[in-house]
Amino acid sequence: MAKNFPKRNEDFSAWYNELAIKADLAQNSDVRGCMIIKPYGYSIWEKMQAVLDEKFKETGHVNAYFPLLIPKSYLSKEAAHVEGFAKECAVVTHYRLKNDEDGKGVVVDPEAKLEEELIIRPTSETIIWNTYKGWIQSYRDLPILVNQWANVMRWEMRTRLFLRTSEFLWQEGHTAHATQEEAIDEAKKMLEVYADFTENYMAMPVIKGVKTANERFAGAEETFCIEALMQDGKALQAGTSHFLGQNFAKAFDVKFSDKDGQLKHVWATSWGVSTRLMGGLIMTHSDDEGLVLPPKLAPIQVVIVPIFNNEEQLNAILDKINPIVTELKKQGVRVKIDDRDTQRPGWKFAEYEFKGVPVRVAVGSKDLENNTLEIARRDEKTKAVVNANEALAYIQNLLIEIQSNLLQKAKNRLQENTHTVDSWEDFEKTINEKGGLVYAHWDGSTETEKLIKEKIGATIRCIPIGNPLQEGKCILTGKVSKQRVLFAKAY
RNA sequence: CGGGGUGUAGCGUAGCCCGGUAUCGCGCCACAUUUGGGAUGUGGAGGUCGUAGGUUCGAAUCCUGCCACCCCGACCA
Repeated sequence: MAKNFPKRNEDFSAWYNELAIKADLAQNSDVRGCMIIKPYGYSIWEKMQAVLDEKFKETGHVNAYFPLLIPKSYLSKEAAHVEGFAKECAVVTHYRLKNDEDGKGVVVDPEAKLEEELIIRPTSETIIWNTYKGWIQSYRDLPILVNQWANVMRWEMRTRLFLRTSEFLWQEGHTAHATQEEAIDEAKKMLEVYADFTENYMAMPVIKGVKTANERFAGAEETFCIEALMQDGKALQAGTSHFLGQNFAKAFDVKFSDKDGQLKHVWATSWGVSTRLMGGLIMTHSDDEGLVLPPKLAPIQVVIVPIFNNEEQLNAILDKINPIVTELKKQGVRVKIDDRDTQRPGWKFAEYEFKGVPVRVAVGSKDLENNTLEIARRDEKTKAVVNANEALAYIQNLLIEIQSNLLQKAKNRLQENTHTVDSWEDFEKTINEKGGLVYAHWDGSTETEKLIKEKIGATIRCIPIGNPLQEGKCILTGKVSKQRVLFAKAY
């Protein structure tokens, strides 16, 4: 299987795609631009969901669910928002099918046309704000801190497994606050939650920043984001958190009586991460042998492969490892024993490597004689023969070690691929030849930003939070610049 | 929506120019030998050749319509 698997640096796209399919994460579906997430891939997503959900709860949020279909009129209430999403919406126009009279099978019944079309949500701001209107009267009703786990649909022209699919799974938090400060704090807080998650669970370091006006979410006053760097030198927007100001409150007429007796519009935020994170996970750690999963998110952390010729041998091996397995499970380690006799050991080794299982334990007759286990780590592809009595502690340490090693390697790569340039020539050369993240001066205008994008395809990923102010000249126009901003080619 | 291309077994393909009932590899099934890094041998199953029509004694092959998908551009979490 792995023999025809493309190498990472030759054609990164092909490599990525093959990997996602062969590691059993997902497959393309017959439905345009939609993917099928397979059980193994979905179990990783579930793990991500569980961790994020707990973090949301810790920060005071609760879950709710809103409808998939949004009346067209809702969408048009916030001008910038429609503008941003209008071009990629799937629309429900009819509610009934019938058998075709000419025998062409099932057709849409023209009689069943909807009075008002329904939009399949590209995001839920509008329907949620239409609902919040009924929930909010007083400052005592605030804040509202609600999250929703859902699917959304954006009719993208070009799709790619996990990174950009027509339908994707995500969470979207929608909060309402009495004051501007509180809303801004909320947006920033959730950005921190995301950054903490990507670094400490996905082992994917990110740059936290603010989007330029041009890259801002449709309807937001300020968009905060986390940007990660992939192995091919392209940036990936891994999560966003928006301060929506009073835009949606005004569009949906959501007002409350404040302590001072005044009627005021509420302040809003929204924030989300999606199955795109799965794409980030794949592109951050995987190698030519397949997926590499950080232990904290791996559905299987340790796989045990017994090597046996007959049932007697298998039983002897199982007797040996069962106490260790029981103890590992008790410690909360996710262990799997693969004692199938339908596949050979070499096949299993390759298979679990492909699926990114962090630790593999092989046990055969040699080990029974010597009271040892062969323990292999996926991240460094090294093996060690360990005394069976010490295996438990060894494996526990190894899982921790792998988690931190992956983060360290990704951090090093981020650092090595971050460049600072001062001239257009350098900029062009760096973007085109090295890739990666490039700090450069920018005059602050949207026209310049667009022109740069047109010229070499790089965009401003963000203005990093805590970015030092320093006088300089815009790399393109030579006009005055207050600070360097972060450029990259992006997914 | 513009420009280009492709539809043949679960997957990847040959055959098409020059018409005669479909090739090869992977995978799948059975048996045997194997089993510490993706085994080998033998045998076997699996096909409306995208679809509808036309030309022809005969169409995967030639012609026409339709459908689907892919690539390049505009768009994008």
